[in-house]
Amino acid sequence: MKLKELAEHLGLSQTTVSRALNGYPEVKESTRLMVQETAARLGYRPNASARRLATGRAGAIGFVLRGSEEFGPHTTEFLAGLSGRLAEEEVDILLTNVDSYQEELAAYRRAAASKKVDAFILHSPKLRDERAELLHDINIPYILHGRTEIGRPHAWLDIDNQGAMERATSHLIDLGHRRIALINGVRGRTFAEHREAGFRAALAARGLPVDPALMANAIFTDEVAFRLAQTMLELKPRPTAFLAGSMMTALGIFRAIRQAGFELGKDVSIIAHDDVFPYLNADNMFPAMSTTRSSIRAAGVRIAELILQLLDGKPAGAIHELWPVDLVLRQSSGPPR
Amino acid sequence: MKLKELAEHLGLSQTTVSRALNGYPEVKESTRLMVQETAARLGYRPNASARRLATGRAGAIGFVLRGSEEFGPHTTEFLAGLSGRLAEEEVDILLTNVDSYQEELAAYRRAAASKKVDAFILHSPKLRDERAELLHDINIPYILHGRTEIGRPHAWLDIDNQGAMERATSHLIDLGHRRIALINGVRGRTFAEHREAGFRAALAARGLPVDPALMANAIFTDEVAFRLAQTMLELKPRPTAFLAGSMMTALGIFRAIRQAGFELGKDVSIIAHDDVFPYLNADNMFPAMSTTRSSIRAAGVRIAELILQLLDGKPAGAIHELWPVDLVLRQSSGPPR
DNA sequence: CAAAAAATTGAAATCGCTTTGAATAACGCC
DNA sequence: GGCGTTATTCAAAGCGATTTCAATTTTTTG
Repeated sequence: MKLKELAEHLGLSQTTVSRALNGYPEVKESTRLMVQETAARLGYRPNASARRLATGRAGAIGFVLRGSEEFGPHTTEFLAGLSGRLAEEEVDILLTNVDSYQEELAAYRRAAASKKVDAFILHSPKLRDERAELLHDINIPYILHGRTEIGRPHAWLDIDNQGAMERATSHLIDLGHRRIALINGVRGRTFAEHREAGFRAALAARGLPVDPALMANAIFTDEVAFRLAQTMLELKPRPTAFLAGSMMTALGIFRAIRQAGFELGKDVSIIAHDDVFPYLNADNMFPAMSTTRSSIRAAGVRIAELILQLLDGKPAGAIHELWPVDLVLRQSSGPPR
Repeated sequence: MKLKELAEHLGLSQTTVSRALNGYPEVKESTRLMVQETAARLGYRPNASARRLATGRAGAIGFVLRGSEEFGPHTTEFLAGLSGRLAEEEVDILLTNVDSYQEELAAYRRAAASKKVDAFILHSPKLRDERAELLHDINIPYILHGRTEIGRPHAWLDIDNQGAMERATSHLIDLGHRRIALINGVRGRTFAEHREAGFRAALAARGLPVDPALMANAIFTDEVAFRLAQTMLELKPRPTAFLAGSMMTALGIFRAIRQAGFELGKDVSIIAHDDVFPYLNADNMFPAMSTTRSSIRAAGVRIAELILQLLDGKPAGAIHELWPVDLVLRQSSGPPR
């Protein structure tokens, strides 16, 4: 069923039918209703490619994944929020997987040149993100989940990682901890750097030293965290508290603490960052986990809204939101013995 | 940069340029090279919408998520494999999120009618899957990850859930367990039903009774599993072994066992199904987890290949693969005390 | 009631590519 | 050298929508 056939069936021109379906004002109300009713009854749907070609809009936004290991729980949650909101506007998400940095830049260029997407979403940016610079140069709208410093205005949404970490660290210090370990995300990512900054700021405010042996940067898996925590627990004096970059990290630390024969929340405390995964609930861990909490899914929803605004013509420089982060104290954090 | 401009720049017709770029034989080798080199140099890429309109192929396959809670680790891993392989062929993945059953069927109809995708991938099918029937009726290619019984030939790839569960259960019985609990996936899904069948078959083969109190169906989250396991551990006599439908489920059971004061792998054994998540390694859990193992990511890769075959004209009825499942024994399973 | 204005409809151009059918160029053979 | 083949190239016709511009009808107004 194509437009032409629908028009013939209705005894109208394609022009009028197209207008009626797209809600243009210059079509009589009665015909509009008639057209819409008939189209719905016959199950007519405009051919997406034809419409895209004619309008010049792709009706899709791009999301590039760097290596499939990035396709983890964080990305998933974020995408869930994003795609839910975009679907309401009939905007598609175009997923692209790349294995190397070369490929990644090429992927942006390709998608842009072939007009497959109207805009991109960049996630986990670095402090100075080349991808953002590239998109700026080839003049394609984009929004960052996170922040970067490229000296040009751009749209972004980020959570207050620095503030969150500063509060969590201060809290541990208040409880009496003096040897606090930080198992952070990979070096170079803005969120990880911001968290480290918050960590250092809190220590500095109390005049506590920064021990490099108690700081690590790694991907967020329980396995890696397990090993790192194990090593740190063998130090003398050992850390009495851990700050974990993610819930997966926290699971690994949990395991290391137990295996070393320490009691969680008593001998060793943990505060982890919780992106609110529906299948991994901090409240239901044992012991319940103290967290800095911010729903990454909610961020996805909001970014969808912001990108729609961007495509509606709102200037990129006018789009930015910094979300505060909750500090939720539960049983995994307490005073040291 | 569009085809017309490129053609003018080259002093050739659009026809020839198009053919040269798409590798048609009726263009002189020297011109082909010249055209390809120039196109690459100028960064020309055909407009995707235009090409799709002209060829009638969408260059994308559809993947519908039922409710965002389905957007979990399993889906993620699968998609990672799928999209990696499809990207090599420049085929996109179109993700759609739906919240209700109504919406879901509508989503298939919409995507099909608007020609946004060439084929669909169905996952977690039910024993008799209406989605498959719908796609069959509207005559759109599709492949199932899993199996269903709709009385018509269709393409599928599945793992041997029944066999895996039967072996795992038999092994526990061999170790001496008599009270074995099964925390399975949601009722109605083929994979969950197959696993239950395997479980029952193993028990029946030894003449052991099936205790409904030791069987549960639920989503794969540690929280839910924790509660279910907790309840079961209060039974008298309590189960001495658990079979877990997923690693998340296993984490919840771990927690319940520890909280109840039992020792893992000694007082209570676990064998879990492991879909091989890179961030949750059975080998590195404490104690290391015994599993039935099959990489869901590898399945995604393979399904990508199968769907390409399907689009190439291979009959759906000729496409099906049943993968065997490894049984990997580690420390979480042992003889009962 | 005629003229002007507003509302409604339609024919045809357009988006950027692929592909058909025709035209031209190059080649092989006697 | 002439002619039938074969190899290359091109002009133009789609693909299925949107949109411009013009035409027609209806309504308003003097």
